[in-house]
Amino acid sequence: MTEVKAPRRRTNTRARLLSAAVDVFVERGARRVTVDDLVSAAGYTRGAFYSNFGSVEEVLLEAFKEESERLIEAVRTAVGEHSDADSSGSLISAAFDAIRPLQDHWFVLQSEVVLQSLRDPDAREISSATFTALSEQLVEVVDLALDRLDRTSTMPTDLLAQTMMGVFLHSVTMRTIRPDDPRADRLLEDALPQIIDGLSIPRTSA
Amino acid sequence: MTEVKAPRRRTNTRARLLSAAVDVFVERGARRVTVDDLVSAAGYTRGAFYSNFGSVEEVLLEAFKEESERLIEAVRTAVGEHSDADSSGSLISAAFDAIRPLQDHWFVLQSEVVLQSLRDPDAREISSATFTALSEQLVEVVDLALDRLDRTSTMPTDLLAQTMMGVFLHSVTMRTIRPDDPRADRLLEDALPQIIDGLSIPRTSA
DNA sequence: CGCATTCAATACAAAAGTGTATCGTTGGCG
DNA sequence: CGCCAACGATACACTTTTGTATTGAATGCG
Repeated sequence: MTEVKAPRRRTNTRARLLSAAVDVFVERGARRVTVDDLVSAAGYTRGAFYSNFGSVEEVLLEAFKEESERLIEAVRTAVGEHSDADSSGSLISAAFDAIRPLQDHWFVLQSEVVLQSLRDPDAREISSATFTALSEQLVEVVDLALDRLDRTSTMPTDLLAQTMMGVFLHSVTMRTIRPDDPRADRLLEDALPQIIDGLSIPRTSA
Repeated sequence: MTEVKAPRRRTNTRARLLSAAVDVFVERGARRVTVDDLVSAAGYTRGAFYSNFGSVEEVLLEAFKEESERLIEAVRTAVGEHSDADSSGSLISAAFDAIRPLQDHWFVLQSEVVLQSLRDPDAREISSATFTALSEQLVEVVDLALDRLDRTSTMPTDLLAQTMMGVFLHSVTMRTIRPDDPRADRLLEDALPQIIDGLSIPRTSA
């Protein structure tokens, strides 16, 4: 996309900084992350940071963009490759199994980015693009999933997609607060399939 | 509750600090809020702060607790007093109208608290109590709402309540990122009534 | 093969924030 | 009415973090 400039660069410092940044943001709850935290996690010193980025915020927004792309890609392939696509539950389980390794990281970055965007118009502009791309691709995936289930949504697909996203986010939130509360999992495993069944109808019976 | 100690105190410094703190957290996106920010917003100096609180975190958790109580109370009275309780849409609209003035503040505090709890076990313990109380009261309100609608949930009420909470949260998130995107509102006004209708059945027809 | 340029390390000056120590003031209570 | 304990203001020492300036090293290119 915007990677027109990536000239020689000893190895790929920028990429390694970004990759390490994700972990740092998660570990520290994405608050009070300093430049030193980022560079020492990646094995560099502050000089490397300032020759690649302008601020910690910039790294956060970039890291969120990358993680979002990774997340949606995981969902897409999980839905696309799932063979036993008879029940909503089975397909949803497969999808959420696929993103489980990514979801906590993504959730933290997402939360921080939203908060950041709340008071910084520049951040909002940048993150808005990421969120828009994510929404659009999510709609595509939901469409694909409905295809495979032979069902049709009774509301616009984008609303169904957003509904699922909301339930998913709240489930991760609950697990963050109370890791032992089983409701977080039941929300995904029990409630979500019911929601989809309730908001869509079989195609073949039409 | 835990307000056993509130001896003489010139006026009620603690309360005024807390009240001002909510606005400060929201304005600054609840990041990088300093002690000076808090006291100057409330018209005090740092001395007043440290004789009432131990840290900014403590204020955040306390403020979130208060705002949560305010929020659930607003929903409860809105659902309880709503007279024209025939359709899901009408009742839901009334409920969300009631919390509209509170939702943005509450959302910011909630997000920050979740993030805080992610890496600070003490914070998690405290916020966990607030979230538990909120969940329980929300279930009561949803039960009340179903009563008034003469419907019965097809899944455990607590799951329905969490589902609604997730959709609500995601709607606020979307409005934060893209204030002009109409989907945030459609999620509440269109999708949510459909979800409820899809996940509950009329009582009288049983 | 050497040159020019870019990248990353290091050192540093400045800013911002924290927590504490001290002191004057206030208001409840005998 | 006066005492004293709690309250809040002020000042300060200390820590953390930032951004920049400078320097040494490595790499693509002629």
